[in-house]
Amino acid sequence: MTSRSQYRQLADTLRAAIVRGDYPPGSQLTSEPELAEQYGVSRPTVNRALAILSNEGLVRPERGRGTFIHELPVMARAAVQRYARPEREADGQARGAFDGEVRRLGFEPRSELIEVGPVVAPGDVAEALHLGAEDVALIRKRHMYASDVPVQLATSYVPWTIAGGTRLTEADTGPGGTYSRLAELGHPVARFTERVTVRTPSPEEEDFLRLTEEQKVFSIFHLAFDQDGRPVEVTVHTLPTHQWVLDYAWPIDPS
Amino acid sequence: MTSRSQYRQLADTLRAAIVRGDYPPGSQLTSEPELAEQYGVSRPTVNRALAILSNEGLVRPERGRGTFIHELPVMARAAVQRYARPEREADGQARGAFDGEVRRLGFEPRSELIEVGPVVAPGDVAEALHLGAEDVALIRKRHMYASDVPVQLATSYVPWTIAGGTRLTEADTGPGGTYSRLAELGHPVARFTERVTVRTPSPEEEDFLRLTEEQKVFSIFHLAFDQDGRPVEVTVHTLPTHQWVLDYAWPIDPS
DNA sequence: TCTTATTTGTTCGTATGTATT
DNA sequence: GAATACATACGAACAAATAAG
Repeated sequence: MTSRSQYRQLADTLRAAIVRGDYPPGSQLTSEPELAEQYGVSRPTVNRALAILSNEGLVRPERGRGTFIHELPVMARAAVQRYARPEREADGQARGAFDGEVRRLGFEPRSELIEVGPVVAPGDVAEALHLGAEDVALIRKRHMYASDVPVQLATSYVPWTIAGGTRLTEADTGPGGTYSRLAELGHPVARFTERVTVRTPSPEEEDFLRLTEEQKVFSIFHLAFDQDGRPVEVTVHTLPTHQWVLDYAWPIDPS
Repeated sequence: MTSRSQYRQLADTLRAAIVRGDYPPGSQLTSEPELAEQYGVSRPTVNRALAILSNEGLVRPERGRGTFIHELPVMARAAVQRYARPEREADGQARGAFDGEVRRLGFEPRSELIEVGPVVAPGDVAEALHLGAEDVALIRKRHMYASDVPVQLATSYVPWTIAGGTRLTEADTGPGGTYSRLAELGHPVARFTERVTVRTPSPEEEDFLRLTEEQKVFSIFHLAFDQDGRPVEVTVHTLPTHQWVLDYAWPIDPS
């Protein structure tokens, strides 16, 4: 192919160099003007090549500073195991599942509770939880980090008729987390569904996850049903696609 | 807010117009030179704006012809139900699951068997199926369409020690498809795992799915285990992220 | 605090290439 | 072959963010 564009060729070259390890993770890439001269192309062409690598999550350009090699490897989210009881109760905290996922890779997990309290849930959440236009839900919004790098955003909703006045409205939900409290409240969770989509991040997600508008995120709409088949909890997870893989497992004919 | 770039603003404007329905699905968008004049920007800026919408899967630029509004809505892949027996045996064909997914939206499903026969499986497949470097697997590679629009690529592998000399090596695997044959061969499937990743398409996938290099695809690594816990089948699905959502469902503590 | 140099982000005008009609 | 349409590239310039003095 004579006609692979220059910016793609340059992107390929630089990608190979990064993967090969010529630039260690976290280090600074050669500046755009220098690359332009080295490879005999114009600066906009270099910029376009770097935009590709940026969208792939391989580098992080920062205006005024330079372009840096992204450091975090890919993490795996095990959708099924993470909701099993042993995993949740591992260290007496609700964040057991995320902790394991991150620690397994040698990083230090951290969660911040950003918001907790009664709210009117967004349309799709309200619909899933069978909430009317007036009904209120408990929101629990968390920011999650791996070694201080933001990696995930999770927002949970529980109908206020269930959660109101319980420990679910407190910062620390106690051993086993939300699902253990729901069980104590007469709503033991029996079944989950998840819907996975890929989309561009919202401005808020861009900001927290340090993404550009061209990068993509997984949006996971997680719904829990109790033994009576009543939907009792929704969590919306947002994860950069270049940072995560999703694992699922199930028996045939689960019925 | 003074500084949202022109190409992003234009992309926002055009996206809104398309979503609003100003341009019907399949219709041709105003040409780049005309848009440049209408909005008082240069042609490269228009081109950059359209690149965004192209990556989002909203439009399809075709060199020499024009830019067209993409027509297919989003399809849902129900990972759990699609492997349940009733779904598979619905019309006596192995492609029952995909058929249902597509027909449900009012489109006409079609599958083409591209390749079938013994091959040396790729590394990750061989590892999952516990195949040695010399071992051979049956490959079944399909192209899938919805109303003649390519929407999915699926490649299955079964160890040749299981599949060799059976109906699995024929074009038509018979009622109930691969899993029914595996059951008859003494390998009834008991459990599935799937690993979902998002990546840029390979050149072959670009070509078949009509994608650009910047667009993204789901890559689903699907693995089936028989009752003895032996891995008996791998299917790698490739789906454009803008065309599909993935649904999962499972009971708590599936043991 | 102010200034200046450096670095990335964006835009234009212009030109050329390639594919389609 | 000619006209049209999208794809790519260059050089120049300015904007915005950062760092260093």
